[in-house]
Amino acid sequence: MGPAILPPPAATARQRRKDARPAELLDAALTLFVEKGFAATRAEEVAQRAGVSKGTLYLYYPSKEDLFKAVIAHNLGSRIADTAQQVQAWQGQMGPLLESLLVQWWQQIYASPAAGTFKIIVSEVRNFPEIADYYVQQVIEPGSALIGGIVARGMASGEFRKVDVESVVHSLVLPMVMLCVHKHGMAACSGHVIDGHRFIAEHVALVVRGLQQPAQPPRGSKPAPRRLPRA
Amino acid sequence: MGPAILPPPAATARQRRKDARPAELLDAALTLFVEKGFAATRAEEVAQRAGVSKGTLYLYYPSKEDLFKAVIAHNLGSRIADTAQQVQAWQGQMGPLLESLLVQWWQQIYASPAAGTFKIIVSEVRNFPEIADYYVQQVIEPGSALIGGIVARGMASGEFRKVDVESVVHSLVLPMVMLCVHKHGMAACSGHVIDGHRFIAEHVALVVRGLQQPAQPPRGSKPAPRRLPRA
Amino acid sequence: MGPAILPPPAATARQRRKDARPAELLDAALTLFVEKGFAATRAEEVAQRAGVSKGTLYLYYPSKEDLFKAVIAHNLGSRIADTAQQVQAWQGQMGPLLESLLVQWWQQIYASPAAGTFKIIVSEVRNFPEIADYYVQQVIEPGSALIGGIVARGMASGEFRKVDVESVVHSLVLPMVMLCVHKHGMAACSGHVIDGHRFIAEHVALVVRGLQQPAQPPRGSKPAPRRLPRA
Amino acid sequence: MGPAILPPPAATARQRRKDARPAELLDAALTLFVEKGFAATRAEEVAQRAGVSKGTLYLYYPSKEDLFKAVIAHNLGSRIADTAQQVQAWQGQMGPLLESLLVQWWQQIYASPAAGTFKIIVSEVRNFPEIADYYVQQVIEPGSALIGGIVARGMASGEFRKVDVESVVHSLVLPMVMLCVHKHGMAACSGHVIDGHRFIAEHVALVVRGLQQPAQPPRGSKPAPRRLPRA
DNA sequence: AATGAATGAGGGTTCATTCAT
DNA sequence: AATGAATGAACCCTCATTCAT
Repeated sequence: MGPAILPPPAATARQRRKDARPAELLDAALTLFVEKGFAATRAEEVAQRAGVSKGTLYLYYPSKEDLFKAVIAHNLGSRIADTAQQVQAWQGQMGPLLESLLVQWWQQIYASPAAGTFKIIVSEVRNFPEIADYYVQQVIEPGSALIGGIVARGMASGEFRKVDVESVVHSLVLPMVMLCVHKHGMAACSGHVIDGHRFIAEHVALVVRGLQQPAQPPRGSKPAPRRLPRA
Repeated sequence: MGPAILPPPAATARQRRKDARPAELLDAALTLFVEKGFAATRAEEVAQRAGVSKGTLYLYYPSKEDLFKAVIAHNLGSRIADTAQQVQAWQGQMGPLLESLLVQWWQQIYASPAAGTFKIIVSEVRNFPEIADYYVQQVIEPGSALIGGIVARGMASGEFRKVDVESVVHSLVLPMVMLCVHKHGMAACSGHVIDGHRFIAEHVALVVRGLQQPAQPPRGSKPAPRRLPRA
Repeated sequence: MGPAILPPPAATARQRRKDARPAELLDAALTLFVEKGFAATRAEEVAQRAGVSKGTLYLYYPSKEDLFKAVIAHNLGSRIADTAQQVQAWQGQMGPLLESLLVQWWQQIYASPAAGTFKIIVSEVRNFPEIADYYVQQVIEPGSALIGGIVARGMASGEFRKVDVESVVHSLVLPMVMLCVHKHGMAACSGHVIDGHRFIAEHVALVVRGLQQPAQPPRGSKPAPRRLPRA
Repeated sequence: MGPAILPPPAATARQRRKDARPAELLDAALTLFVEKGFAATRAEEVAQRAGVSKGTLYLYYPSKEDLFKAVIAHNLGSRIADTAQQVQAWQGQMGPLLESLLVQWWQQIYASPAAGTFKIIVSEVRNFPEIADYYVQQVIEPGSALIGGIVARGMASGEFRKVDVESVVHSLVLPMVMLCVHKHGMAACSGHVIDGHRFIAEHVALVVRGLQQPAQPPRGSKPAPRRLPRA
């Protein structure tokens, strides 16, 4: 047998480093893509921020474009499936479910790197149409199904008025996405900051209230017919 | 009599061309900036799309960056002041005012080039912090004041519940801004399209309903007739 | 016969202008070429400085390069022939002739546009070799012949020591040219100005003195041995 | 024994190349700037002449203008201080010192790349006023002090006539500077070449002779009357 | 594996020149 | 004749990518 002690528990520090590389690069890239956009971010900057050299970046990702796609993929893994199950199990009313679910959910996303991901998707989809499909499939569809499902259940049970489900989903979700985009855009470079946590809670409550049946319209009172104004 | 001695209509074909140029360039630039982003748009592309040569672009705007700022300025001239006067004059209830006003206003914006402007602002603010201030000043502040004012009047008169005005403004507006962004982002390159006009109408109605006092459960109360302001 | 009074003494102001154009353009061009060099001077600047439009410049000179050559030609017409005749007629000693001639001559040149011409020739010959021949022919050759002739006469008469005529000519002339170059170069943008008038007078006197026979070396006095230091 | 374990001589071919680059680039740039001037020289030409690609040039100098300044700085490092010491130590007469010193010194300069530097300084100062100060400080002032010092010593000791020291310095130096300029201007593109080495020697000798006291003019010799010709 | 020197295509900008008015 | 809008070749500089070490 060769010397027992050699090789030393070699390459540990380095090894650990090496394993972490892809994630470090992705983080660095995310930050920069969010801040400056894809085209305005230089590959070398990403490498620098990740503490490696330009060449190393290309060891892990064959091109800047591949790096970009990897960033998207890495930050879009939705845990919607888990949530969906919890929802299934829920027995109470849909209003409170909606409120608690969206508020919690959003608080997680808003604080996480995913928030930035929304911004780059919004900014860059048209240059990378592949990510559109991916995003629709991974985020929009399951998300819409989940929330839309709750709304539909509420309508079915009489808790909610009859409304267009898709519109309601958008009413609920679009401001949340917009807030993420705002956080990494306007809010990051001007005094115009929005208190996202407070707003979302109020927003969801407001919409849910708008959804709910009027408080037991006492006998015979039927709600005023809503005719839409023509613009 | 022969032609008068007066100088010709002063509008030679050339002159007419020259006067139209800035707007043509701005339009071309807007389209491309919205589509590809600032950094990924080549100055020559803009020129080409406007039907002129690269050099001509620089006759009108001293740099690509200046062109960009001009695009923003050109598309952000808010006509909020006009609207504000109409609002002052309104005598009826705030709910209908809000609906009619926002629906008309936003459907216009949504269909106009201004919708694209939201996308580039969102995508590029961090690279052009000056536009943040400009946007806050030109759009956010007057817009918030206008809408917030209506909400506050509704609360004061008892028509609306007591809520945080700023939050309501955001509830109303953020989804619509996001809709514009979506239109020029995701929707432009995937099947995921939202019917904006419908959504806007439904969204505003939903939020307004959420704002309103629970329908006076007392006897015989009939809701105020909803008369519509003409924009 | 047509109307006698018409056309009026037309186009006088304009005509005068038009006749003066070429010279005005050449002056403007000279100034700018001297200041910034040929390549760094824009055709439009020249036009502007001459008070006409870019297009007009091209009416008079078919290209920037032609303009340049015209500038040189315009400012290099030497009046050496005249001077040469005067010199022929001179009867006295050559030393004083040299002094008075060069000082007067140089004072004229130094103050005139010709001084600037030296600078551009120096700076641009290698890009316009044609002007080299022209300059040699128009300036160097007649100038050298004139001055060299005087030196040679002085040597022949015993007034001057036997020396290399060409070297002496250069000793006399190079500082004068250099002073012109300096005036329009270094001196124009730093405090380092040379009082040309004073210098030239002293310089010529010094050189002439160096040329003169030692004042009758009295018998037996032998000059100090000249040993050279090693550097 | 096999090769030592020590890291290789640290001078890989690559490294050696890299170290040499700045000087190679500077040399190429000097040649071209002297030949064509700053504005007419393309950055790529410089790179090509140095055997590298356009991009590489920018790895070493951040802009063409910086390259230009580096060329000046690199070629203007005066070794005047060294010379000054030698001069201090000299015990003999100033005439011979001046001759030997200037001849050797200037013949060196004349033959070296520094000669070209004079040409570009002359041609480009007005576009780069900073170099004026640098040149005055690095070259003119120490040079004048050195030569002027010698002249002054000669005057103090009675070896030289009383004259204006600054003028003499100019008489000595200006023709030599002009010679350098000529070498890289006119002489480089026409038959009009000056034998620089010969001229320098003769020029200095001539001026020194002009400086020296007349060899004891024996009594009764009266100077020729100086009558002035009118030009 | 990691580095960073080198490359060169690409894009912003300038400006000599043309030409319709 | 005079103008100045328009053109597009040319040039400076950047940066994604390669590759010798």
